[in-house]
Amino acid sequence: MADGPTITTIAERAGVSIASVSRVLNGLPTRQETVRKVMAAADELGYVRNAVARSLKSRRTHQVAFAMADVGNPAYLAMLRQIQPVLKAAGYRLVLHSTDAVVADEIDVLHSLGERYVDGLIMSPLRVTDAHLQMLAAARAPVVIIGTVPEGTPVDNVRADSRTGVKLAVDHLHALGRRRIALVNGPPDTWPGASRGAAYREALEQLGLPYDDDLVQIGDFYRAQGGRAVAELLDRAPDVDALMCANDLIALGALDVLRAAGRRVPEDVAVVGMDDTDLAAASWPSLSSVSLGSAERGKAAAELLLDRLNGDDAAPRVITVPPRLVVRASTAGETYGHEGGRT
Amino acid sequence: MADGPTITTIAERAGVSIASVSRVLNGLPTRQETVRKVMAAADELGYVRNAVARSLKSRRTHQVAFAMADVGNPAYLAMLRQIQPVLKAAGYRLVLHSTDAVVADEIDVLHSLGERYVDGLIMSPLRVTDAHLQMLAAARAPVVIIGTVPEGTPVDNVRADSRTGVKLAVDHLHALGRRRIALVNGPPDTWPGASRGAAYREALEQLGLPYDDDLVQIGDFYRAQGGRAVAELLDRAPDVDALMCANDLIALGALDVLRAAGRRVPEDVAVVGMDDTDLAAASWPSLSSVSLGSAERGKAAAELLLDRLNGDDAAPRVITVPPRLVVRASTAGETYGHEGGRT
DNA sequence: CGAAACACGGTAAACGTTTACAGACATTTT
DNA sequence: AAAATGTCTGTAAACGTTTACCGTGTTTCG
Repeated sequence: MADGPTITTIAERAGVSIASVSRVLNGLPTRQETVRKVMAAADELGYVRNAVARSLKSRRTHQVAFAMADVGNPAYLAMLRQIQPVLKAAGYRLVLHSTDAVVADEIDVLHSLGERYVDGLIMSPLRVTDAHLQMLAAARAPVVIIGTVPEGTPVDNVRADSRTGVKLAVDHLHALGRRRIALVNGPPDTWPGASRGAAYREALEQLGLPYDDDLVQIGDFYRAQGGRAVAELLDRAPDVDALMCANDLIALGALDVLRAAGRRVPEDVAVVGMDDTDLAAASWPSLSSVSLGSAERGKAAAELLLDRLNGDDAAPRVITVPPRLVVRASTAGETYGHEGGRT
Repeated sequence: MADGPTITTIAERAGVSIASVSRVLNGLPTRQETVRKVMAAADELGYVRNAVARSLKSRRTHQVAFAMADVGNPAYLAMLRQIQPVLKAAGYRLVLHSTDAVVADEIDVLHSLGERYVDGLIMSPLRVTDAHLQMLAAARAPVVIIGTVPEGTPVDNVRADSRTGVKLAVDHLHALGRRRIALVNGPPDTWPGASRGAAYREALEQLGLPYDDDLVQIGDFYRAQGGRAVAELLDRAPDVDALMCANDLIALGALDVLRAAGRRVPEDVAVVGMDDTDLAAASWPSLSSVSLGSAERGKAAAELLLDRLNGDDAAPRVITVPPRLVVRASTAGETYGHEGGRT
């Protein structure tokens, strides 16, 4: 790990000035002979450009940060998987921040943009507070938010459409003849929780179904809690014939509990999840799920940010990615295999 | 996004020299009055230290890179999830590289250490080639490899123990009375593929079971291919009564195909996966799986690297993480729910 | 053949920090 | 009262690049 060669070392060895070395290395027009000498010296010394010095002078780090709550969450993971290759192709490295949905951590990340260790930031906050908005207004580098920010916030914004997503699912269940459609939601003080709750209510209304408090159960966004929530729900409203779950993990919990309670899926109770994660296809019965386009949102965010990094300074843009219902065995029933291993 | 304040700006405003500003900002002993003036100026200006300039001078970036084949792979994800918080707690940022298991990309990453944009690297290569070893020998920053490198390679090394892992699984299947135990493996030219193949053979031998070529099927490490492999296997060896799958995705494919073929799991065919990913618990029937301790390996690697960054220059270390068999419905049978929704 | 145009490469400043060194002043010691 | 000590702060160099500017030597043209 001895100190590596610098352009000064090369300059001495090649018998030219550091300016010439730099020019050659950057492909600026230079006499053939000089190019040859410099290249030879660089090769012999195993020279590699120092990215830090380069960044200092050029004011470009070729790094972009992505900040989300938790890599373990498949929705964020899907974003990450799209963001990474887009950035890589454009020559940017990816700095990953996991904030555990702690607001202070997110604010920290925004603040740290001032350190200028990245050229831009993609952030997917669970909820957007006033502190967020303040920091966003003063951000020292371009930011793209995956989520929803108020009109007038000076950042690009890639949105999911939970409302339509929930409607797709509820309409689907209704079309299957279900009339006692329950909602198993996450905390209503998160953005997803709130919007999905409202969308459920709206969807019922449009279908002319009554809204029944007994059919709404709140837990968190995880499997065990989801299961517990469904257990309570079954107690309170035993005639439920469909579950709209606010994410796939909750739905998985629901499947566990329904199975234990002897309810058949989908014959007795149809189940729809949300986010269309890998788990949905892996579960048994496989889970119908509403994709909110995490992957597409990640890709769109990365592309928006790249535009900004290339100097685009048009007004902030808003992109909304349409949801998609993926029908599988937990609502369709008649497709391959729901009879299980009993042929 | 106007040019932010620098220590020069602060120095002017506070009426002191930049050296004093730097000293105050770094908490070096300074007169109270000066501290006050500098702090006031810094606050008013909303000053944030420039990380790039800092790194250039101090030769420390406080960044660490993690390079693996694919974030989508749950095993790597488990590592990442452990690595991230350890680094964060130590004040390091995480730069993520996804190499798609392309050797040239991995070499690139090693080469790029010369750019000095990170202080160290954790890498989990699918296979270790001569090119890797050369680069490792000349690496310009501390490297920890998650995987297996030959004796004498000058890097720390965190290993899984596939051999014991496979043995655990095969022994388990044998103890359940299975005698026609097949292996569904990935490509034998990858390290996992090769070692799991060898370990399977060895485990059979120790149990006094014959090795039967018909019982070994090779695909890749993904679900669809895994399914296809199992279909072929069932054709060739219809009397198979247990499947040892080289990872969970293959095992999921196996479950699909077994179900379609009308074989009951685990009554007719027991199935064991490997890596113990989230999918194993989510599938139906839930999947017994051998954990190779991805999470533990990630954590160990991060800690090893931090030691190096703190100046530890002892001889290269090797840590081996023991595997663990997690028994679920796909081999245990009698536990909750394997009767499916038929109560 | 002298001037103008040009190609090339060297000198030096800049990016924003940290830090060795020395100077200025106040305080203590002899 | 002079010398010695100590505390604080300013000057300047350094980290490794990029790049504006200028000088030199060659070519081209009137």
